Amino acid sequence: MTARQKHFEQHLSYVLAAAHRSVSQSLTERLKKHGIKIEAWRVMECLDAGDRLTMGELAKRALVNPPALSKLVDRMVLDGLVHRKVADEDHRQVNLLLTSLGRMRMLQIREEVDDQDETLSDILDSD
Amino acid sequence: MTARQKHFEQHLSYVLAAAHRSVSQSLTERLKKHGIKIEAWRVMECLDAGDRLTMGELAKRALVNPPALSKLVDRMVLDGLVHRKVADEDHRQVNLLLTSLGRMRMLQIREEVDDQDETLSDILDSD
DNA sequence: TGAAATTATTTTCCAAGTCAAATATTTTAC
DNA sequence: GTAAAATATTTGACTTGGAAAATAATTTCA
Repeated sequence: MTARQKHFEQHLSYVLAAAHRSVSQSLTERLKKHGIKIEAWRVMECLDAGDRLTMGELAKRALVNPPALSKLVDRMVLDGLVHRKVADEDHRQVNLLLTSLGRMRMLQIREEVDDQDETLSDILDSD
Repeated sequence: MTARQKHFEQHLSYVLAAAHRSVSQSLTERLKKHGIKIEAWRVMECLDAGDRLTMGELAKRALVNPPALSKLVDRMVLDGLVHRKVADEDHRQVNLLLTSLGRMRMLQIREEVDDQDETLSDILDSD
């Protein structure tokens, strides 16, 4: 059977890239007033949700590669949002912890993200 | 009415980022044997599909910001995949054109992407 | 036990992206 | 017609990301 020729804009990778780009851009714009990047927000949410996360676990959940995470965490430590602690059981591992400033900032940012999500859901529902 | 509390992994921006990351990673892996990045493939497909695209139009369709596109095109010119031509009507604009090498390479790469798309569609259909 | 293999994280070096400014051209409005 | 505003693209300075190597700790197993 002959498949109907696809326009390349219909490829899954294109559709996902376009959707991701659009949502990321508007969220990035909103997060600017909080002085934070999307990835840093994801890191903070992961730390709030998960228990005693190591850098490795965090990298998977926050969707950031290990070297990029390591550098992102350096910046977040400078900003006082998180701090590193060598894991008790395995000294190769590092547990990352939210500071109280970090937790406070996360809660503020969460409202912003929830708000954007509602806005987008409304738009999508009426498609 | 009280909304049920969302886990942050259910946020649209997270779901999209995860999906995009996963699809991009596997496609990037496939494109390695062709020595090309996803964005460069998108540029070539846009050029093949669209008529006399300017850098500005191309930036929108290929999902790349203008400065990044300008630099990406520099590299693609070095690789002999495309060439720039000042637009006839408006000399501020630049039309980008596929070379015959570029077109040939695009066709090969398209097969790879079509193949990945079918694989992924099959997986998604049986979800 | 202790040398070799494995694992977790970070670092280094380089490639690629961003924001804002620079350049070049065209359009607008007197 | 021409000065000012607007538009398209590129450049430059700086930041961030990736692959592979380096470091540090743990596990394996003879």
